[in-house]
Amino acid sequence: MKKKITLKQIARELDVSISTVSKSLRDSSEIGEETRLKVQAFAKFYNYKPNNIALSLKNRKSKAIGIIIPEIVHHFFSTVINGIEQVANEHGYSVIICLSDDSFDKEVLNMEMLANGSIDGFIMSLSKETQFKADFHHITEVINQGMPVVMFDRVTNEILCDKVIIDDKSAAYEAVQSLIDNGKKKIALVTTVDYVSVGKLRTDGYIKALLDNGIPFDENLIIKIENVDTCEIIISKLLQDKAIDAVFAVNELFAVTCIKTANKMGLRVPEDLSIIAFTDGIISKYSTPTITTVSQNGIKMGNKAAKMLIDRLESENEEEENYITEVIETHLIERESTN
Amino acid sequence: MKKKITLKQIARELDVSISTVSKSLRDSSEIGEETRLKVQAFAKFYNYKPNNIALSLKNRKSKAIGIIIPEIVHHFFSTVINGIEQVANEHGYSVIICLSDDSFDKEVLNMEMLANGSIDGFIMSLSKETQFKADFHHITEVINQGMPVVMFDRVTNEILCDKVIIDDKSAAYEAVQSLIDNGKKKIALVTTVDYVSVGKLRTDGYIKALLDNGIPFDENLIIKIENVDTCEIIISKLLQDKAIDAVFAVNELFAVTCIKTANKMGLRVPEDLSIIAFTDGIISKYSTPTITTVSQNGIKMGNKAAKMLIDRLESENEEEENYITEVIETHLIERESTN
DNA sequence: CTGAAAGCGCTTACAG
DNA sequence: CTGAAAGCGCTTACAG
Repeated sequence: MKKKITLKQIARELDVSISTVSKSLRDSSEIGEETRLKVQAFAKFYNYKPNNIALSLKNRKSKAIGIIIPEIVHHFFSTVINGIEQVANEHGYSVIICLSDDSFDKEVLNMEMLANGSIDGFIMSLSKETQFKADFHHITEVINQGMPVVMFDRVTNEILCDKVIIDDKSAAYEAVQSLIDNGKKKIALVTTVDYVSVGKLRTDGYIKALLDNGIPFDENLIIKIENVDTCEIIISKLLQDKAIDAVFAVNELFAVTCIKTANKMGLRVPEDLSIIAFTDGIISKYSTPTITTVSQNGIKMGNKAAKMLIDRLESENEEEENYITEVIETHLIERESTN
Repeated sequence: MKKKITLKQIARELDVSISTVSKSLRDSSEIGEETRLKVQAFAKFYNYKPNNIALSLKNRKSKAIGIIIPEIVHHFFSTVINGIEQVANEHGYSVIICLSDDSFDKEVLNMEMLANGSIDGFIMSLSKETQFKADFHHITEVINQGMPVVMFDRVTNEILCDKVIIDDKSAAYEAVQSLIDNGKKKIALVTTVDYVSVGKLRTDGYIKALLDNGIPFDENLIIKIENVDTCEIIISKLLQDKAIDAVFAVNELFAVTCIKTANKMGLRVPEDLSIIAFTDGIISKYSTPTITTVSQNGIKMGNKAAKMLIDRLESENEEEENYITEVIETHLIERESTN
């Protein structure tokens, strides 16, 4: 067991001062070559690595990014993390991930913990409960302390900060339009409860597409699901209406449940029922039939969010507050669930 | 913009010493009640929170756990992270996640970075490349520095440390046995290349089950896949042999690809072909047919790994090196792909 | 009851 | 060319 070596120990061994060791290792020209090389050789031999914590304290920055997301087992969020990691690592930042578990309290706790010196800035997506309560004081507070925050996907207008989103409304619009273009007359919507920001926006896009095409919009064709596990009954009730020829779902879990339910009821996808879902998930690629999706491109969102945060962290003029909202383009990936 | 307040500032405002402030906030009985309450009130008002970095440096521990995993978009790993998070948070630990991307170099880099003070201990699963090279010096080094490591899932016998695994061999054995019990005569195996430890073990279990049941073991029924994206051709070649009546796959991606390929070839699952997969993933639950799996119970693995690490971190007698390997039980979840 | 001092591991402006 | 000192934000043994 050989503990990590410190500057102090090197200094003692070599009988020089700590300052001399520090400067030598940072290749300072202040130090004579002989001393410098001697110190460097010694440090290398003992595999000296500076202590990050001491550096953080000294520099008052940690070169770490905090990520707060609702859940990690959702493929979309994993994808975003991947995107963030890529860019962060390129720029010498590490990444600390905390899960809010869609709970307001955990979100607040995690943010407070990370904000106390552990990280230089946040990338986050709001928990459901936070969106429901519409209480964002913890975020305001962090921003007021001068710590930059980038929000993605589940964002809110009530906070001024950089954001990375997709245009949920127009992406939904296009998806529904494509169904209409394919001759679908009666399109149902399977969405979340309204307080989930992206669910609401996608609903708006759905409605607008219908109206723009002169299709009467029917409340009964919209179902708002709170809990994925119990949605099968609601969906099967919806599909009783045999005239429904397409379903637009705001995520792939809803979509695949529609397919399964439809199959059980003797409906074939896509012959009797076309289905499109929002997602960047993996189920769509492997379900039978595979599902046509509006791709959210989580990698790109993550890349962009990390880039925005790091830019802000490393910009000189910290005070300029020209926050921007980056909109990542989406596109329809046509698979077997539509015809 | 009001920056975070420090002990020093409180001391100055209140015209007392930093020590007095510190002690007051920690409810030290050394301090007079009046002063103590005054300081506490002031601190509360200004929302004082101690700086984690300073505490880490002072205490020489960070109360953070480092997780190094190959990939985050695999449902199994996300599940394990979830399990780790739960226990870690309960014990006041935060979690830092780094991805090795199945690359040896990234694994080494990430470990070195985290080992320099950022975390108190590691929980990790080896990257493919690390298993292939069988180079574990970075892990040995960390352990030698006195930093505990817990490995899970993809582990190695060459490192002595705590481990959390499932009994891959016997779980595979049981799965294959259940196929045999259901009258299957010709069971194929779709596995990974051998250097992936769990792939190898599952292969061993498969072979043993066959032999124990007096079924001749046939090399041609085993395919070892390096890359999921290109496995369809290999699988379809395997399934040409119409006598094959069951497939045992070491992960769900292989399994679902088998189903799709079989369907294209006019084979029905489970009527013509039974399929069982190792996984804790989500595809199995939503594919058509749903897939019978050997559940890996990632949550439980994560829970256990975190518990073992924290126990070691907080045990007094640091030197005892009675490393243990915890074996998490698995069980077969019967779904539609078997009969 | 309060505070000065030392220390965690490092950097850097300044003195010599 | 080298080193002592101050400082990042905190804690705590010790002095008064």
